Amino acid sequence: MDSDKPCARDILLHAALDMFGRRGFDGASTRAIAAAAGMPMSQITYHFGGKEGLYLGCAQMIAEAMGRIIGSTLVAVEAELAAASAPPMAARAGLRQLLGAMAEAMLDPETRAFSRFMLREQAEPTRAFAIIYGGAMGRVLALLERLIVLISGKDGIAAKVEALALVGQITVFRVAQAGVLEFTGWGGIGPAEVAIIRQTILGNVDVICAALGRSPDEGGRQE
Amino acid sequence: MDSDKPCARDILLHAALDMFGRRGFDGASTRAIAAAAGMPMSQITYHFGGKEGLYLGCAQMIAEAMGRIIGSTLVAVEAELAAASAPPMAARAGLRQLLGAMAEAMLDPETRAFSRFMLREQAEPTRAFAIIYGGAMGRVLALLERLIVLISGKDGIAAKVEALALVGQITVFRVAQAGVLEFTGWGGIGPAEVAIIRQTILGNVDVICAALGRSPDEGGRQE
DNA sequence: GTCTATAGTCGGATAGAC
DNA sequence: GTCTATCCGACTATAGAC
Repeated sequence: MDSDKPCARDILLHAALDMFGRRGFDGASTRAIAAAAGMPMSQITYHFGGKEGLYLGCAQMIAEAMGRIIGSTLVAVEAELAAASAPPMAARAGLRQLLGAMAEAMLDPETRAFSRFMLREQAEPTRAFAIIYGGAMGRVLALLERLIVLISGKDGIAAKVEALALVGQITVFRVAQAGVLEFTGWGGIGPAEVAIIRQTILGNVDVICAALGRSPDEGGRQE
Repeated sequence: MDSDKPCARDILLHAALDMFGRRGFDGASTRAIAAAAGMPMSQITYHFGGKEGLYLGCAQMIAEAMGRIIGSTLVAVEAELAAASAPPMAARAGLRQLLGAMAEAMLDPETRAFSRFMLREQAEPTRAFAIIYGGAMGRVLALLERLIVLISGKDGIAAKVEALALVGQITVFRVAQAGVLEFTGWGGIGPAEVAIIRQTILGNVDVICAALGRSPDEGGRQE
């Protein structure tokens, strides 16, 4: 919000993000955060006014970082969409591009800490959730919806649900991490694993898109 | 594990599951849990030996309850599969049946508390995770994998990743609840919402299955 | 700006009456 | 088995030296 010096403030934010993500707001003590940052606890009071200010600062940091990570893809897809002569075709390419970028964002070690923090906010939202959602998250979902509407002609709510289902195919690998590793036998999720995930999901997206395109007003069938 | 009387032990477990799910292990105080259960804190010591024992008791409770909720569908699908003359066809029906049951499990208010608890264990597993995974979760994933292998002929790891992606389409509506409600404008996820979710997901499953069946050795294509 | 020292609160565990 | 009373440690916040 102010300057961009490699300040003690930033060290504190990084340590806090990690601790809050791992242990939650109550579980992470200001003492432990300050110790991890290599400075006394009172620095938190000085820079953020208290524990809650530090927490909200983390949310702000996540919103900004997510914008940096996915923002370029976001504007690229939006631009291609605006310039396209055949929007449905461009939308399919855009959908692949956007979901592929989201899958690859899992490789960024920074985003692991984000996930943990955001997950807690999803389950029990505080003021921090609005900060995060108001950043890149809301924009990604809105663009996904727009793409799906263009591809399928589904109405608003159906397109939204479809968008969330697609996102779920990716996020599950972050969110259910312990289960994923146990089930697959993987030691972690690195480039090789993301390649498999990406290929599987984009394959699914392709066939879903094809089916959506074929039957514009009714994507599924009932039991 | 022992008897099934409507004991104070069970009241304590229910209150604890809710508190631990909402606030996490550190955030939930034994005082608050005991107060919600309407009994003094020392009852926790008496019945569970301490806070950690109570926490593990919750995990045990979740594993048993999940077995009760999804177990019948699990054995039904397994039985139909064993008796089927055309396994790939039976597998497709079984996949629809299993995922449909999982989607509808979201309607059970009890499972909301489970989700919150399990989510924390997924992000930062403790000994409780093994208890939960060793229950219904592992069996569901194993069956999903088997079904997908039958349908697609994919090899082990590809089938596992596909299974997880399918599960993700459902779980995202629980896990990213705050984002889902904000994005859709829903006030909550009730029967009407689950019907939409279920229809969308089963529609996706159908087209994915059809595509998997057509190209047994290669489900996706690369960028 | 950065640190140390301290105040005040709340947590989990336990002892012991009933 | 169930309750009350108490101990001790850990926490956040703050005052004030440098």
